[in-house]
Amino acid sequence: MQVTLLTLAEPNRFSIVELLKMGPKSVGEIVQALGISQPHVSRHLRILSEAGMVRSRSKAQLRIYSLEAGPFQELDEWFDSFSILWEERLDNFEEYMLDYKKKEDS
Amino acid sequence: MQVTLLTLAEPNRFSIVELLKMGPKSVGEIVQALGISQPHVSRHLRILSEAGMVRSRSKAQLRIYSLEAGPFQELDEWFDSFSILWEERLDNFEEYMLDYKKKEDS
DNA sequence: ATTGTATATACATTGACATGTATATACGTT
DNA sequence: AACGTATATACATGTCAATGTATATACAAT
Repeated sequence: MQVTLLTLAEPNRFSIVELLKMGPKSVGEIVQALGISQPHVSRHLRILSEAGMVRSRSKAQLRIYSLEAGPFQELDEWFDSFSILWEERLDNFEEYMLDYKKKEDS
Repeated sequence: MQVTLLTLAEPNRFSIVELLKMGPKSVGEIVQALGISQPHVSRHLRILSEAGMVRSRSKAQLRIYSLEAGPFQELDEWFDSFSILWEERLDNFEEYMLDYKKKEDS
């Protein structure tokens, strides 16, 4: 999870991921779409690959990259667990002060 | 969104966030729970604060930090948009090859 | 075999950021 | 006012990772 976050935090890789969300793309297509140098795209793809976020398949000299579900699903679930934040009714600060008072009393 | 990811990518801040998910905490409580030096906790909290991910309220000398929903909700929605990855039936690679063939023909 | 196209790797340089440590500020208590 | 506790800031240092650039590999076509 840590690795996935770190990998996504880099803006170019974020862009690559958003592009691949549309569907698989070859390296050249990514280079053209994003205007990043080819070596850098390859390097970012390598990092994404090592993070398990993409896979590549060969078609002649082309390498077609596509997203892998796993890490995204994992983070999706993690962020879901924060939904208490915007669904919770009782203000957390009030709750904290209640606990605080309790400790003072004891 | 970029900022939120970058902020979360740092392991100590990730830990702080997980801790605050349990409820508001003072700086001292965070220091004790995570075993990070106080200046570093304060600094990480500052970064989290600037990212809009936490807010603090004062109780005497204490600063009580709590999570702010916004950025988490935003990322939750973003990751939701990837659910096509694990719900999609048609293999994306096949799809790509179909498009590829189409371009060759034209 | 030679050439062209597509992609990957290697390496040096730079910049950003986490960490360690010292110190400042804020507030309460006596 | 003086001291203790809680928290924030400042600054120097080291590390890691992104970038620029050159080059290597893989495959296809002629």
